[in-house]
Amino acid sequence: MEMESNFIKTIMEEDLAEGRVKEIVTRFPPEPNAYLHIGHARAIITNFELARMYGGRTNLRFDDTNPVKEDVSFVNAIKDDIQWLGYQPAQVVFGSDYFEESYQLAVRLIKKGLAYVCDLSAEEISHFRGTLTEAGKDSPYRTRTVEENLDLFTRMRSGEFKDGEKTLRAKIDMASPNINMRDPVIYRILHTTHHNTGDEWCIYPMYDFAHPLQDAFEGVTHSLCSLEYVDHRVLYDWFITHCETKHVPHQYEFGRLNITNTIMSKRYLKQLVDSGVVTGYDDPRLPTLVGLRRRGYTPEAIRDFILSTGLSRINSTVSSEMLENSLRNDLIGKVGRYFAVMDPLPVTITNYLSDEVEWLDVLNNADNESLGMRKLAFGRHLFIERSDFAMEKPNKHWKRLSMGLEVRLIHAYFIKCEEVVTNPDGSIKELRCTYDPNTRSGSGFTGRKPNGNLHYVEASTATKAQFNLFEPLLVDSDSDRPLEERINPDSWKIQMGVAEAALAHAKPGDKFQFVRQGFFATDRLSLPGVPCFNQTVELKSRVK
RNA sequence: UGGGCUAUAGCCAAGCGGUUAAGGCAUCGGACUUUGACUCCGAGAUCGGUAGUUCGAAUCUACCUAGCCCAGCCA
Repeated sequence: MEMESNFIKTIMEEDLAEGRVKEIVTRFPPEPNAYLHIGHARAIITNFELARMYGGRTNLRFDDTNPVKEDVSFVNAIKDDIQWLGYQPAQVVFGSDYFEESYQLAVRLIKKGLAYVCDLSAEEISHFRGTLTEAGKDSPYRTRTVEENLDLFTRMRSGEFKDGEKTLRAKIDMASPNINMRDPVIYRILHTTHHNTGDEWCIYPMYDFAHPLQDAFEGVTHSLCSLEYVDHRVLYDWFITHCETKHVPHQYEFGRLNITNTIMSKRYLKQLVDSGVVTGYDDPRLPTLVGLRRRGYTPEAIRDFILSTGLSRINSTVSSEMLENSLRNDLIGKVGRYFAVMDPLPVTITNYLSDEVEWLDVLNNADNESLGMRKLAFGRHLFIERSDFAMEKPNKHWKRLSMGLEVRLIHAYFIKCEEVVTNPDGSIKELRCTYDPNTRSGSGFTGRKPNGNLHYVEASTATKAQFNLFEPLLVDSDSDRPLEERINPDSWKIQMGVAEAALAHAKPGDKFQFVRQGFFATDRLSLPGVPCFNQTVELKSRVK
């Protein structure tokens, strides 16, 4: 699938056609202070796909201008995620690589009389800024001379002042209706060790100042960001203009992506992990890239989903069914179809006299023969799904087993239920069935139509297995309610069952379709001999 | 009268003055089926509202309404 038409694509094509840019250069600029989630995947995919489409390039740039919040551990995690998604940055850079250049441009601003050192405290700056409806007031330090500002800024850099004692501010317009233009702080003092530059610096540039310059240094042509930066665009352009960068990048904003019943906020994700509601950032119920990966999602499915939801200047909330649809579409032809019984009901085939099992040759995926074949056991003692049997046919749509009815065990034989053995409490203990040797799959038998097709597992060759069954972590999408009230208590259910022999040694990450149940991925905590499968997504079902 | 952004079907989203207003998801019919899966057929909107401009408007203009964002030395 290719990216469909959207406003940014249109802008790029026009820029190229009219010669405003020679090539498309984009960047993905995460702050290394959190794990990436599917919302970030949209930014990654959008930036990389757009550049690729026009033969351009995309940089990965860690936006690390705030040492108190950032950490190297996230740098590696983010690199891994991007690689997993299948993208290769043209360059991997850090905002901190440009600290010296940014500093020099701040000096240029001071020399042009467009920046000044301010002694106001954070609280005072806030008061002087005014409100949404009232203009702000000029700082008393706004009129310092260029010489004085240069001297003070140099001393800020050399560490002469304490945190918060002074800031460097752009001199723009304290009465601007756009609050971002009311003399924004562009450098603050932070005596903190930076993960990349160590103790070399004690002043750090603010995002609004650093980001446009970084874009300019890298030759970024289209700097994409989310809608909340719309109001910052004039500031972005102001810095580019007044710092006189050689290259002139432009900022374009698009809406954020939300998914129903899904937590995307950094804060809530952290809250869930810290409170132990989930097991960690790679919990399979989380929309983090590591979580989705563990759950069994594929990069192809995520890419397809992002591309199919499009891009616009609206913050959208897409139905999670759309994501699941992309997932199934990708997995369906790609993984083998195996048998697993989650809630086993013993079945004895009374007319199968041998104690030996027979091994049937079956195609792993009838729609994709390149996935090969395997052996599937059939014998006297089997398990079927408890929910696939009812004493009496409950309705005319029932396509499973009942007393006296005949069904096909897929890949094997027709069986007919002759007798039900019950426990003293009335629950069903075992089914006694007969099979018809003439109905073997592949034999060409067309004499009768079975009442349905069931999966099964042969008992003596089965492996025990754990199935992790998931439901959405949240019960609703009403973000106004407190998070604690929205947690779904049944979001992770553990089910012990059986699986066919071929699954006994599934390796972590291996993906399967369990016929009639859904797609599953072997968990990283899976044990040899007792595999553990994460439910990736259910099959779509329509019971009429 | 702070400023900015947005408004096309239940959810996304094409459309850029002349089209029966793409497509996907979801939903509902039906066919097919050794997965109640897949696949295949069929079904839905006059474009937030009003008034204009025009031979012609979802596309242009004005006004209105609704929603979202902005007062970090966060990004």
